[in-house]
Amino acid sequence: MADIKQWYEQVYAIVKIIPRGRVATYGQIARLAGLKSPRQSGQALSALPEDAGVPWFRVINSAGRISLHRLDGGSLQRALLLNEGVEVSLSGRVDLNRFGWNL
DNA sequence: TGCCTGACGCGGT
DNA sequence: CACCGCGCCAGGC
Repeated sequence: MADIKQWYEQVYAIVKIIPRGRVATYGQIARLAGLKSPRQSGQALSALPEDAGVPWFRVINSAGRISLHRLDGGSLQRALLLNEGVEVSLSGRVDLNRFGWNL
């Protein structure tokens, strides 16, 4: 844990508290974690090991769309979300008004 | 030290 | 709804 950037842990902590069946945006995570830019959220997750026990699939961009990355073209994330009741269109779109994480 | 890249966000067309 | 451009910041080389 020592070689992991301090704020990465901060991001993971926030992602872990996202309720099951809900999704949060990168910007939202960044804000809650006190980061300077939403980009950092993605950067932290990109360095996240698959078996870290962090529900990274509940994080999407502000447009309510699943972002593509190196470990998954979007199909896996879509399947995981559908599995917990979140409606995701074929193109990877989610209705934030219904599944977004609001407090 | 400097340049390039990336799981972003937002406003405009 | 799709596409485009710009601003933003940390990391890797």
